[in-house]
Amino acid sequence: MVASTSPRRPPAVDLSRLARLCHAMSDETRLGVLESLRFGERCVCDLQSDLDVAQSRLSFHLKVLRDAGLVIDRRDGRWAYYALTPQAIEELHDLVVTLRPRPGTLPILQEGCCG
Amino acid sequence: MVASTSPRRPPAVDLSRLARLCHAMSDETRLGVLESLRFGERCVCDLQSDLDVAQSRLSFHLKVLRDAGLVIDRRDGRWAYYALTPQAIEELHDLVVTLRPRPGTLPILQEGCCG
DNA sequence: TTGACACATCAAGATTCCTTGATACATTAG
DNA sequence: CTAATGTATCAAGGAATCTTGATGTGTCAA
Repeated sequence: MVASTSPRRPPAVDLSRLARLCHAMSDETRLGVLESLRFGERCVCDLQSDLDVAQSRLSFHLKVLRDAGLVIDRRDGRWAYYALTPQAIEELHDLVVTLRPRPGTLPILQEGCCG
Repeated sequence: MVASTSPRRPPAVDLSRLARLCHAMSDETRLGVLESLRFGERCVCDLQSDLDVAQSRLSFHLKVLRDAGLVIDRRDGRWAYYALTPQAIEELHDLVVTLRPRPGTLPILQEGCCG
């Protein structure tokens, strides 16, 4: 048995991972992509007409989403298909849940400050 | 009774609101603040020592969080206390849930593309 | 009243991010 | 083989964001 490292509090969030995910989701174009992908895979040319954005711009944002692990791509001939990475959305969901204030603990007001 | 506007799909996400929230959460310092506030209100000076950041930097990030509606502040004498805005975290939670792929719809692969 | 303190705001520079247009690459059609 | 197509990448400029140090403002203590 290993000595526990003072588990007084619930597990800390991986802030840098969360920051990364949130950054990837902090742009409307990218969120539009994610929304388009909710119902399944789409090819880039479809996304392009869904969102009405220039090709190189879309490609740029797809890369950001890919790098954050929010989407995966698949090649088929000259087309590229993108799909949500379900785990990443779940991961984000879990992280947000972790940040959620726990019932009962929120309204604690400090009486004094700094000692 | 008003004509419904083709409700074939679940309600769309408010992308600009979500982008705003995500942007506010896309920085590690700000996430650190949110994490510190999970268990209740804290004054700025406490946050400063929690996070070990310069005062003006903390103040900048608190403003970003305030502007996004993620935290509220309260003044008492020369101290300022910050607390999470529970609704905002819930809002974020809801938006993320909305983006979550629905069971069964995800693995749809396109057979062809662009017609 | 004066000085110390807590915090916010500002200005300037550094950095990161986004957009656009050009170009490169692979694949398919002719 | 050649031309057209779908997509990625690159370079350059502009915009947004972050950091730092200085200054401003309100509040409390002496």
